Amino acid sequence: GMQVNCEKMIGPVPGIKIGDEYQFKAELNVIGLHFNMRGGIDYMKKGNTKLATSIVSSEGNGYFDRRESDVMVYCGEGSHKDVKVIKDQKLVAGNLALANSMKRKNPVRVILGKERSDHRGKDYVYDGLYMVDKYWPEKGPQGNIMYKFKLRRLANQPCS
Amino acid sequence: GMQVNCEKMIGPVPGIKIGDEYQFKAELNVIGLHFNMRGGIDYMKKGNTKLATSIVSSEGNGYFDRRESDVMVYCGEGSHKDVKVIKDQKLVAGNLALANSMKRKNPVRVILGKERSDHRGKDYVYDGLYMVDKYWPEKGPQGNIMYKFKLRRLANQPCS
DNA sequence: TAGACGTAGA
DNA sequence: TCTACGTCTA
Repeated sequence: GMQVNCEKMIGPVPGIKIGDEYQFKAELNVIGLHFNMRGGIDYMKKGNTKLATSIVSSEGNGYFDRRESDVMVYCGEGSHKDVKVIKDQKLVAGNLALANSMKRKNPVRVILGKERSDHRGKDYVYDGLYMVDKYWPEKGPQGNIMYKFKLRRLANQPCS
Repeated sequence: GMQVNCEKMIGPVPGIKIGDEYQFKAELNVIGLHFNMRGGIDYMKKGNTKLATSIVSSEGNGYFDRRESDVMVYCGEGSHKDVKVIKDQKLVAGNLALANSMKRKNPVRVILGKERSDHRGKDYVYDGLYMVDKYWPEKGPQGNIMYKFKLRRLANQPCS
């Protein structure tokens, strides 16, 4: 049967394993992996602190995340596309949540979005839990400040 | 069980009745009522002719469709919102398809999008088949040409 | 590439 | 109101 999960949570989502694949951001929403229908970073509030729950690293959006084995450098959100004016990214919202997740040593779910070969939409694959190792601001190609987040994948996670 | 219909067709969709309600445009897509994920007018090609299959009349988009009992005046698509320059609408794409549906006397499915009371998204209600009675260009509030389509609902359609 | 009656959240 | 790693079609 189809799994439905409405509760936003940090850490693994019951029943979801590495390699599980989905067709739409909306599906990620339904199963509870990622509730942000459009944004790449999803987060929740614990008390007064924003903490990241999941990120989507999606191909073909003008971002340039890097991945090598179990390490990923993820570009922060803000001022990149569909935006009238390119501005410096700020440590707010999702970016702040990722920074807080580092401090709190909270894991973050990672979903990889792969553009389909026919260029009609993307496939989204759950890639497991990562820890945020560090983050830093950096000048991007357009000269504006972008936050980078270095994430490291946890070992020994269940696969499909 | 959940109905899934991938085939784009003119006229009624089997199993769908007036009053049936949906939460997302994406659902309209899955059940086969309206395949245009964002656009208000969906159409298909028969030979070399574009013919309308369905329209969504959605509240809160800056359009100003009018409805009185079984008659609706629907605003054509093009150059209304999220657009850099407001231009005259043209009799192409969905607008052309509606015009052709009038000439061919083909029915058009109508879905009404109602903004939810909490302003979180819309509910979409199937309102049955309509015929296109006439269309005309008209100057809109911003001074640009907009096409208007007068549609009339067919009598004696099955309700939920 | 741009345009389309999207959708959620800050 | 605007932003957000959307999704489809022309």
